Amino acid sequence: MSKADPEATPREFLPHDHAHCVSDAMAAAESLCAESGARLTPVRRRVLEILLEGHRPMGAYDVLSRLDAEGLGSKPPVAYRALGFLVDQGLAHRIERLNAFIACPHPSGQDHVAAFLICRDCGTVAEVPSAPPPLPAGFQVEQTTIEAVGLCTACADGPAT
Amino acid sequence: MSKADPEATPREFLPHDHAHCVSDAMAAAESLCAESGARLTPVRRRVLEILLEGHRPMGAYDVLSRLDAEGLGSKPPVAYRALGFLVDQGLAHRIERLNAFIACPHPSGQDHVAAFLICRDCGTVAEVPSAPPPLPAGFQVEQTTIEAVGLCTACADGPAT
DNA sequence: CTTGAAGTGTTACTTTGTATCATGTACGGA
DNA sequence: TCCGTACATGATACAAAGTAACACTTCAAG
Ligand SMILES: [Zn+2]
Ligand SMILES: [Zn+2]
Ligand SMILES: [Zn+2]
Ligand SMILES: [Zn+2]
Repeated sequence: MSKADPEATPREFLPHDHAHCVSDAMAAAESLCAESGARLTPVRRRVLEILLEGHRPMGAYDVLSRLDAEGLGSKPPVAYRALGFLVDQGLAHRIERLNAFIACPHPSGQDHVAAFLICRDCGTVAEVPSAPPPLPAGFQVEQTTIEAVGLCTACADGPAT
Repeated sequence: MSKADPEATPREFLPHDHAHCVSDAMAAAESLCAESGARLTPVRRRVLEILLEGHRPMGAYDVLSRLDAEGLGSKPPVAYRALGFLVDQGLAHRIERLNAFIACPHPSGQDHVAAFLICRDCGTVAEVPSAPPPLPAGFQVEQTTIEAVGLCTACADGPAT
């Protein structure tokens, strides 16, 4: 497994073998849950798959309508609970700016600090590793949200040719 | 006017002369709007005052109920429009984690990068100056959101004695 | 004064998120 | 094996947050 280069353009903004990217993340999720004892139930697993397949942020109700179509649940709490579980386990993240959720491309079990790059044109979101920003001593940080809105390389270069 | 020391405990977490802090910010807002030609109308001015007086994040509907009580408007769009104006002018900020708004304590006209420290115990929020975090080159950042949740000094020290 | 742009009032919705209680299901100990 | 407990799901019924659209008013520039 190669370490991510924090300088490089994130994979999300480039063409890539997405099926592979989904199966890798699912495998990682399975083994993390097995290890921690967390129960990756059918609904939860399917929600994670839906997020991974979408490969973009999805609202809770978007996820829910997928679940509903598949007979896995039709009421909001079903989706919110599964998403809450995934976020708690570090398998997905909530994008505050979008009221949406996205699968973590490199779940690690730890509660890693990440920054999200949100392209306002194509809607793609990339997760990049990040350090907690320097903050005044004295405030005891427990969780940090970093979200940047802007234009990805593709959208900045060729604005709808 | 003294420059903020990025290391010091933010004013918001300490006792301070709040009336003064309100009048300063209002004066700054007035002159910024005069300068830029933006129209600080009665509703907008009052919303800014409400935010400043509250000195804590307020939901749009919290603000709205204040406006309503004063006969300045009772329908959601009134509040959202005024808040939108203030955010556009850099006189207030939206706290994504809280779906809430807070007045900027040091409005500068420019669209400054700030981090928000959110105490999960007492609900106080401090705005501290911050640099945009290091991100991969290639993504054209236009706006950055940085929000940290945790415990302020007071709440970390004396947990509800 | 006219006129157009910006601001406000209001209706009627949409979207997002939860509290609560009932029901089901896995799993370890008696 | 049977039981109890903990956790997960199902379902109802709301609460909270946000917006589209349209009519009307205000205000400043020409
Ligand atoms: Zn992929
Ligand atoms: Zn893009
Ligand atoms: Zn500010
Ligand atoms: Zn506190």
